Amino acid sequence: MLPATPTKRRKAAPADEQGGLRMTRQRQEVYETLLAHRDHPTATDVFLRVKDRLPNISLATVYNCLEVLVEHQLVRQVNFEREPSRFCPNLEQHGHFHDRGTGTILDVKFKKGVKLSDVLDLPPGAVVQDIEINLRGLLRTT
Amino acid sequence: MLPATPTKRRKAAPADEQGGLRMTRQRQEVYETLLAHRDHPTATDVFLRVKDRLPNISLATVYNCLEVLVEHQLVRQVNFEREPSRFCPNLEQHGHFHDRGTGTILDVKFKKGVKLSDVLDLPPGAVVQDIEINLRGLLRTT
DNA sequence: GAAAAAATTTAGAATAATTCTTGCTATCGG
DNA sequence: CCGATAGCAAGAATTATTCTAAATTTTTTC
Ligand SMILES: [Mn+2]
Ligand SMILES: [Mn+2]
Ligand SMILES: [Zn+2]
Ligand SMILES: [Zn+2]
Repeated sequence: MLPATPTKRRKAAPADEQGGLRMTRQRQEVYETLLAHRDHPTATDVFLRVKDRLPNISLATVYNCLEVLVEHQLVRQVNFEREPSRFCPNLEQHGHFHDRGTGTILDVKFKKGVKLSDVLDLPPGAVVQDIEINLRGLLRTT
Repeated sequence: MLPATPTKRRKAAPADEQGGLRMTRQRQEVYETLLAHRDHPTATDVFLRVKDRLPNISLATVYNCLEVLVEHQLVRQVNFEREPSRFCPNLEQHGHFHDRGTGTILDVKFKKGVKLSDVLDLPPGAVVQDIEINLRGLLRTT
C-alpha cells in the first residue's frame, strides 16, 4: 500500500516567473542592459546604464540582480585578474580575450568538436563542471 | 668618427641578484615556501608559513615579495572567481583544476603540440600574450 | 671603510569591490 | 483584504589588497 502522500503538485509559477526566477522590473532592466550591449560591463557600468530607465535603483540591487541572474544561469560572471567582475549574457560555451590596448573584452568561441581531454592532461578522476578560458593580448588593428 | 660614447658597461649585478631581482632574505623565503609545497597558497598562507622562519616578516612584505616574484616571472598568480589570489611556482604553461570537494587546486598540463587556434576561434588580429585556463569540478576518488 | 643614495621592510592606514543589515515596499496565495 | 514571503534601497560592514611613512638594510660613491 502506498503511504498517504498528499498529492502535492508543484506550486504553479506566477506568469512573470521563469525557471524559478521572478522577473522583477529591476532584474528585467539589468538583464536587458546586458543583452543590449554585450560589452561585458561591470556592476557599476550596469548600474549607470540602468539608472537612465530606473532612476531609483540602487547599486546593491544591481549586485543582487546580477547575482540571481548568474545563479539562474541567464548570465555569466567574468573575472580578469582582480579587476571588478564583468557580466556576459552569452550562454554558449566561450572564452574571453582582453585587449590590453583598449580594454575591450571579446567573446572567443570554442571550435566545434574539440574535447577538453584533447588539449589538457586532466587529473585522473576529475569531473569538470566549469571551464574558464581567459586570454590577454593585443588586437593588431590592420 | 664615432661619437664619444662613454663605454657604459652594464652595471654589474650584485652576487645575489638574478634577472634584475635582488634576492633578499624575505623574497628567498617566500619563494622557497612556494617551491616547497606547490599547493597554490594564498598570500596569507605564505605569510603564516614564512613566519616560522622569519618571525618579524609582515604581511605587506609577503605581498611585496609575491608581487616582485610575479613581475620577474618566477611565480604565477592564480585567480579563481573572486577568491584571494593564489601563487604557483610552476613556470610551464599550465592550467588549474579546482576541486570543489576539498578546495584543492591542481596543475593541469597542456598537451603537447596543441595550438590555441586549433581550439579557439580567435578574433582576427588578436596577438595572445597570456593564457589562463581554470577548471572547476569534482575529483571522483576511485 | 665611512657617508650618501637607493632599495627594502614594516606597521598601520586607506582603498574599493562586494556583501550584509535593516526597514520598507511589492507581490503572492488564499 | 490578510498574513506571509520576496525583493528593494540606503548605508554600514567586510576583506583582500594597496598605499604611506618611518625605519632598516644594502649598494654606491668617495
Ligand atoms: Mn566598463
Ligand atoms: Mn590556502
Ligand atoms: Zn562573454
Ligand atoms: Zn599551478
